[in-house]
This record gives sequence, structure tokens and C-alpha cells, in this order.
Amino acid sequence: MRTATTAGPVNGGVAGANLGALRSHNTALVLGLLRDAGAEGISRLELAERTGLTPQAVSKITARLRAQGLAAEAGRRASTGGKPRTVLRLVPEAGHAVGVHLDRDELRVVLVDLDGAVVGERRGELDLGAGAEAVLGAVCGAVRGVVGELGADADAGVGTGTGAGAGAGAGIGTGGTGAGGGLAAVGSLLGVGVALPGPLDHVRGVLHRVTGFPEWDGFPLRDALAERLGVPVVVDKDTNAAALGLAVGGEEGAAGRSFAYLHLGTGLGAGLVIDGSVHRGARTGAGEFGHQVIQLDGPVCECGNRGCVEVLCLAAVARGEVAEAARVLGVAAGNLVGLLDIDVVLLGGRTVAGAPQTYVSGVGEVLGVRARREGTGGDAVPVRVAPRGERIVAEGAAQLLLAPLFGRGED
Amino acid sequence: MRTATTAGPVNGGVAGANLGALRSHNTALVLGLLRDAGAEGISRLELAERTGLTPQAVSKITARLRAQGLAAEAGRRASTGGKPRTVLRLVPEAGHAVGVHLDRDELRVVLVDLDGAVVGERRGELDLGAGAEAVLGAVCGAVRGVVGELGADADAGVGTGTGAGAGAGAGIGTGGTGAGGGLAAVGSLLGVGVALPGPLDHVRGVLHRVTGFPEWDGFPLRDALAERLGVPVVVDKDTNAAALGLAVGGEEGAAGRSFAYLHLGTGLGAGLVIDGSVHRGARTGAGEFGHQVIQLDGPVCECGNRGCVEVLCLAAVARGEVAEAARVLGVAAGNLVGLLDIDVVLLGGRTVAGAPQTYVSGVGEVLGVRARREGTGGDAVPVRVAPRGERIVAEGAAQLLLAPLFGRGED
DNA sequence: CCACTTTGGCAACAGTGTTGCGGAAGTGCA
DNA sequence: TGCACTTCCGCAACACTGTTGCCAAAGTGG
Repeated sequence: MRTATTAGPVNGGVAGANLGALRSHNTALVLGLLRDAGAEGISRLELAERTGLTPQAVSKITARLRAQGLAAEAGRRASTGGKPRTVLRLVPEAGHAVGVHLDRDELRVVLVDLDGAVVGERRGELDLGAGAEAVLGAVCGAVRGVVGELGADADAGVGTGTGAGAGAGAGIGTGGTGAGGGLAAVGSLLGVGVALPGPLDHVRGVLHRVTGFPEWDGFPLRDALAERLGVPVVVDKDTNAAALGLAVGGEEGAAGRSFAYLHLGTGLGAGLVIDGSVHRGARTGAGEFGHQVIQLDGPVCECGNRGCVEVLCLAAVARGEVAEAARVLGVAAGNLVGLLDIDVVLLGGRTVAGAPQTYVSGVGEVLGVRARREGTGGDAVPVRVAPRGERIVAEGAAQLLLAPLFGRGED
Repeated sequence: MRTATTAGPVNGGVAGANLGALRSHNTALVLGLLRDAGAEGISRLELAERTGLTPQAVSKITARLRAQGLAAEAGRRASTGGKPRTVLRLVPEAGHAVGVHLDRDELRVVLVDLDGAVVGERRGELDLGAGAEAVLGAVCGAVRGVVGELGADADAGVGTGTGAGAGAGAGIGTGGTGAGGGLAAVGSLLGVGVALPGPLDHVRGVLHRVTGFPEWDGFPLRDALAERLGVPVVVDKDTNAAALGLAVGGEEGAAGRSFAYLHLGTGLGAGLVIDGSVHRGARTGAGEFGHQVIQLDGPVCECGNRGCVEVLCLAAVARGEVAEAARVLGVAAGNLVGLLDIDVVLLGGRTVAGAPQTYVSGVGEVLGVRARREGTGGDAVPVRVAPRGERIVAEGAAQLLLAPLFGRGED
């Protein structure tokens, strides 16, 4: 929960909650349920049941949301013997966010609405080693491109007031440098989320290292982009962004409150969602799954250790032994499942995409053996291929801006 | 955050917050800071700074706490040029909880006050295989023993009102069975926490298995004890209880918001504290650290897998190779640290107690190598011996009842 | 057409944290 | 000794939350 009007606590302790925080919390909760309901919509009374709030409180909150243009009435349900329930739904066009997936050799930029639906996209090749100026230029260009598609149509965005407690910081650096000026003029644009590989500081938005590209060490990516674009920017690891995207858009939704997203591509990493929130750790270092040691004194990994999953798994892939790669991945996934008692394992990445069924059944087999030995009550943890394929990272990056509005995915 | 007056949400979703929940939250927060301040105390203004609440709000909250007998004024600070700050402190005698550590061959029962200080203790040998009746009888006898020491002195306990929102459920089954009747008459007794090894359901208080004692499968321990004793009972795994106890009483305190407690005794398990709360997972299965596989196709473990840390580590101990055991433990700890990005690793258990320095340096060495390869900003995760030795599990069990009052350690 | 059920808004209410202000209790200086 | 100043902290009025009691609206079913 966030304090709205008052400054937060000094010492990183748990924050006290005032009335502003209370409203923010409940508003975000309702907004989240509206989003989860999708086009089908949800009635006020159902919102009351789900939140535990009284129907009257929900009425007040939704009235505020309708006045702000974030929600609208959308038909009514069948009657059950009395006045039929009025269905409410989110107004997707009331807000937008940009998601940027910055990969080693590729750039993908998506524009999503409040619903999380992709309404614009740009793709292109990119050389992360071409220098900061070139990369930033390419990113800014692509972002301006997708946002431009919104056009004057977007000015019907979020109405008066300060949105739903997310802090109205859209005016940052309107007089920024670079060609094209700020994007703050587009009222419904909440900001830009950037996802990229390698360790970084999510809170400060500073890169630590990008494996293979030492020139990025310590680069303050968030501030650099925020200044050029004139809108808020959030930076995160690609696996965390993907996990966030899956946590939000999940058909798993209510079922899988805790899951791990395992990404097997040129490397092996994980994004963890625990109790509905992305777990990053104090230094944004969580999810280092690939360098988990599962073979003492095994083959040397580039990280310096021996017997990391990544080196074992990728070596098996290189030898063409996909089933063995899946088994190795399954053992590491089993360790993770046992440690955290998560609900679902989702697999993604280019390598998995090459033989999805093999990986799903291979990992599932290992987890199944694990569950059987636990005995009563221990159904096997399900393994699935992560939906929405390659675009999930960019979509999740956009959710870095949207999630705070809906009260999930972030603390 | 808990809803106080209203019933919670239906579908296990995130709860909406009403004014009662707001008060509960802030009261618990203040109470927690009072406890952390200990005998030294803390002033109202400092409470305001730490919580982010206004001084006036803190005044109101502390006035309520003083009226309830939970807090009291305790001298004043040195002046800094004006009226000196009045120091407040917790009144430890206002509440008590019992912690029970039920081990395979031993029983330990402690009585602690609100401060967490042990004010009474019973120890004795116990055979977990002697049957439910005998074990429950021994536990109830020991609990009545330590609580009896409180005597009539305890009736000065929590004043009027319903405490701090923890739900006044102390009246359960006052007309219970068994000799001695209920303990509900002792006003300041919040309940009994029980910690024991083996998988169990923390929410329902039902045991799954206790390795080596199949007769306990599916036993509803919480309800059985609650009926006999007439006070609320909470059940948890021993490692989780220990972790909770360390999270609460920690000199680490503010520093270590996330840590792992690794327990090496007759088995190997872990308790995880993430962002200040014990992580149990949906099925109370989290922390299965011992059966993490770190050697593919290694020696067979009793769990059915091959190459579990537990079997490797304990085999090394049996061979007398303590340094090797520590290295193996360190590798597994490194996997954990990398996955969760935790702040501290604490070691405990009888085996560790036999050669603490060897384990601390052995595990620390592995983690140090890990940190060095991460490069900039990556100080090694510190490794320490868990303080308070063998009694930490029983103390932590008592904290299962106290923690909800203070707004930490539980969700 | 009427009785009944169900929804959902209006008004009054209880209780939160917040703001404005003033008394209390010290220090520091003339 | 007296006075100005600083700081702490509580009282009273306030703004805002969610809650309760009540009633109009909008359906169904006889």
C-alpha cells in the first residue's frame, strides 16, 4: 500500500496507511477486477463480493471511476427476479503504456491500452553494441512511432483528477533534448517500460552489466530515456517483465497466484511471481535460475562455477539431446518448486519454442515423480508453455506502468 | 491487511480495506515499532517519522494503546532545545503466548511475553511414536505448567476492548474435555503455537506426514489441542517457526528483511523470510531445501531422488569431512541466494552447533566466490550462526500468536 | 394490474487521519 | 530573574473514508 498525500516512512519500514492510501488501495482493487472481467464486464454487487467491501462503497468508487472516464456502464445482466444488475467495464482507451523489449539483436516496441491489449507495434533489428546514442535513438524513434499512431484520438483520455493514485508525474522534462520533444502532450500515455537482459537496478533504473556489452556497465537507462521522452520510464529485467505480463494477462489468473516463468533462449533465466507480485529481491537480483548448480564439480560454466543448469542444459541442446535438456531443466525446476511451493511452471524462450511438447513433458515428468513421492495431497505442479510467445516480454514491460494502477504485480 | 468488521472477500482475492482494517494496520505498525524499540523505548515523533503518519495520528493511536494497557510512558529523552520527547514503551506483561517445540525425541514449551522474552520454560523427553493420546497429554500438561506460573498476577493483562484487531477468539471451547479445563481464564494468554517437523497444512492445522511416524498422517493437531486447552492454537513447521522467531527478535532487524534459516540436524530444511514475512507457499510446502538436487545421478536419497543436498551433506558429516559438508551446504545455499536475492543466511541445528565456525566459513566461502563473479555492487551475502540456539524454534512458535499483533511475519 | 424481489443511489452517521492552534516544558541569552 | 525561542503534544474543527437506513427504479411472476 502506498501513502498518497504524505511522504513515505523514513527508514524503509512498512508504511503507515492514511485515508488517501485507503482510497488508492480500494480503487486499484476495483480497477483490477474490472480489468480481469474484460469485455464481459462485472456488476457492482459482484465487485462488492470479491473485495469484501459493502455495495455502497463500491457504488461510490465506481461513480468516481465513471466520472474520471476510466469505467463505463455496459448493458445489464439477466434478471434473477428483481432489478437486473448493471454491468460495468473498463474503458480501455482511457490510458496507454508503451513496452520496450530491448534484446541483444532485436528491438520490439508495443503500445497497449488499459486492458493490456496491443494496439500498436514496431519491430526492428538492433545492435546493442552500437553505442548508447544509437540505441537510445532507435528506442526513442520507435516509441514516438507507436505513440504517434494514437493521434488526436487519444486526447479523450483520463479525465480530470489525478488518475487513481499513481502520481501525476507525466510532466517530467517536457523541455527535454533530442528531436521531437516530449510525449507528455498525449494525455493518456502513462509512461514507458523497458525490459532487457542482464543484471540491473530496478529501483534506480541503472544497468549493472549486459553480458557481452561492457560499455553499458552502470548506464542510467531510466533517467536517460525519461529525459529524452518526457514521460515516466521504468526499467526491469526481461524475465521479470515476462513474469509480470503473465501474472496480469493470465488465463491462470486466479488459479496461479504463484508461478515461475523459465526462459530458455541464448541463456536460461527465471521470473518469479509470489502471491501475485513479482519477486525481485532487494537488489533486483532474484531469478538467477541459470546458474543454479545441479552437478557438483560438473563442466565449467562461463560464470566461473561448475555444473550450472544453463551450461548442462544448453550443452544437451547443442548435442541435439532435447529430452536430456528437458530432464536437466526439470531437475532445476523441481528444486525451485520445492523451495517456494509454487503453483505453476511456465516455459518460454526461443529454444523451448523449437520443441515445446518435449520440454513440457520432460519437465512435467520430473515434477510428477517429485509429487508422487510426497504422497497425499501432492498433485503434481502443472507445466505449461507460456502463452503469447515472443511478445510477452514487451507486453510485460508495458505492464510495469499499468500494474500500479491495478494494485497487483507490484508491492 | 485484514478486514476487521466485514467478512473477507469470497474468492481468496486481495481484500478491500475499510476503516477498521486501516486502524488495525496502523495500530499493529505502531505496536511493532514499540516492540522493536525494546526497553529503550521510542518517542511519538519518532514513531511518526518511521510510519509516515502525522504526529497527531500517532498521538491518537498511542493514547488508545495506553488506555488498553498495552503501552506506557517511560521517562523522557534529553531536550534538544525545547520540550523533551516523552518515551513510550510496550508493556510486556499485557500479553503472553505459549510456544511448543514438538521434536522427535524431545518436548520444549516456553511462555513468552509481548516482548518475546521467555518468562517460563518446561523441557522433557518425548516419544513421538507413543501415540496421539500420550503426546497430547504431555503437551497439555507442560502448557498448563508454564501458564500456571503466571498465576493471578496475569489478570492485569490486556484491558478492555478487543486488543488490536487480532480477533477475540479466546473463548473457544471453554467447556472442553480433559483434566484441568480451559486456560481461557488467564486473560493475557493469546494462545499456543506448535512447531514440529514434517509437512503439514499450516492453514488448517493438519499434519500430513511426520517422517518415521506414519500414525500421525492426517492428524488434526490444531483442533485437537484447541479443544483440550480452550485457547487458540496455531501449527507450523519447525523451520518456519524458527525463521519467524529470527525475523522478530533479530538484531538483524531492519537490516535483513529477507533471509534464509538453514537447519542442519537429523535432516536438512530451510525457513524463508521474504520481505519480512515467512514464505510458506500455498500448501505450506515451501522451504524444502534438503531435497534440492545438486548432483545429477548422485547417490540415492531416502526421498527417492538422487543427489539431494541432504544425503550428500549428511554423508560427508558421517565420514567426518565437515569442510566438505559445509561446501556442499554452501553450494545449495548459493542456489537459494541466487534465486531469491536474499540478504542473510543463518545457520542452525545440532550438527551446525558441533562445528559452527567451520560451517560459517565453508558456506561463506562459496557465497563469496559467487559474489565476486557478479562484479560491481555485489557484496557477498553474509553468513552467520542463528542466535539463541536450540530454543529458537519454541520461541518462534510462540511468535505465531504474537506476530499478527505487530503486523509482521504474517501476511 | 399488483405483489414481490433485487439493484443501487441519497442522506445521515461513525470513525479515520489531518490541520490549526494553543498550552506545556524545556533551553539559551540578556 | 526574566524573557524569547524551540519543541513536544493534545484539543477542536475539518475533510474524507466506508457504513447504515431508507427509498426509488426496474425487473419477474402471478
